[in-house]
Amino acid sequence: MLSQKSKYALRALLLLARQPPGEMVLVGEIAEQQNVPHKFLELILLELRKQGILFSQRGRNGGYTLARPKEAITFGEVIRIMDGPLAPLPCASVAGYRRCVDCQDERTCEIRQVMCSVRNAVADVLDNTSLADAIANGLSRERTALAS
Amino acid sequence: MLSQKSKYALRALLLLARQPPGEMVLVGEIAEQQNVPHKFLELILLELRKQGILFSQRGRNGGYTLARPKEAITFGEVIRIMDGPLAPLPCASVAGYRRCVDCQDERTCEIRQVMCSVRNAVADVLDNTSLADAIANGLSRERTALAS
DNA sequence: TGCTTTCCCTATAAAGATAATAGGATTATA
DNA sequence: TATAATCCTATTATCTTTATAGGGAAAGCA
Ligand code: FES
Ligand code: FES
Repeated sequence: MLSQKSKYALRALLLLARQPPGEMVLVGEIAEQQNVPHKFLELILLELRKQGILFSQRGRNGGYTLARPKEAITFGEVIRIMDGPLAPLPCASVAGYRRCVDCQDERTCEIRQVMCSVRNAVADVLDNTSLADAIANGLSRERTALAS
Repeated sequence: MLSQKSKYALRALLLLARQPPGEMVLVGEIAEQQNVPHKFLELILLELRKQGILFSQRGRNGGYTLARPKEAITFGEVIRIMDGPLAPLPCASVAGYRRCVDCQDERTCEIRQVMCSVRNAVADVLDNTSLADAIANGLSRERTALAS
């Protein structure tokens, strides 16, 4: 389940992606336009900046802007920052792998095998969808073909 | 994220799927073999029975057994019973659709469009993987082909 | 230099979901 | 009738998510 935090983050990023490149936008403006609690959004944007998704400037004429072109920021990257690994189970995660303490043998665990498939399917969508793709009304051509 | 409840449910079902058809197994046996809290597992199996996945018998010689052939029980069905809709957002769910109160226009919402793709990708894996598929070492042939 | 605006940072509270426990009621069998 | 099992409801404990609060630090401007 996508957290509210991820949803807010994506909404903010999509708004920024629709601005002319380099244009600074205030937290307050984003919060108001997207109906997100101001202080909560601050935390979110701060984290995105620390992870290299956003660039910020303080003081007058300050604000936030994308640190990279909107084609180079994927949903997968954003959601991983906000919510952690995409995989439904830690043992099925590539980036955030953690052993299952209560499973007897990981190599033969059927649940893990299925969840690895799920994680791959999810990552295939989210890592191949950039902010630009989503704004250009969605789904890049390859994936649309695959889904049908 | 898959809940512990779903994981326990799947472990129990896979154990039952490995028995000779019709063989009754006690909650206690499952709990012990799979290292699941007994009373917690009771709740889980009870719910699976109510949803038509399991058949049970009380009293001496009682226990649980699959209510259907293991080929006819999918991961998707089980996880929906335990955790609810597969979609990462209510607005992207087919079975459990709920409107997004804080999104301005659902039809143009880019987040929703992407999450619909995710939900389809996930459902495609989970609704096409039965207990039997998983035990037969995984992934049915069609999906393996698709994933590559 | 001081004033204002803005992001930056840490801590904590409020609410909700998940995980687990408890205790007994009911049913089937021997 | 005794026993062994599922069935059912309620409650607690723990963790996660969501949000709020209050000030600190930098950038710009007069
Ligand atoms: S090894 Fe992770 S679910 Fe079995
Ligand atoms: S409509 Fe559900 S996320 Fe926008």
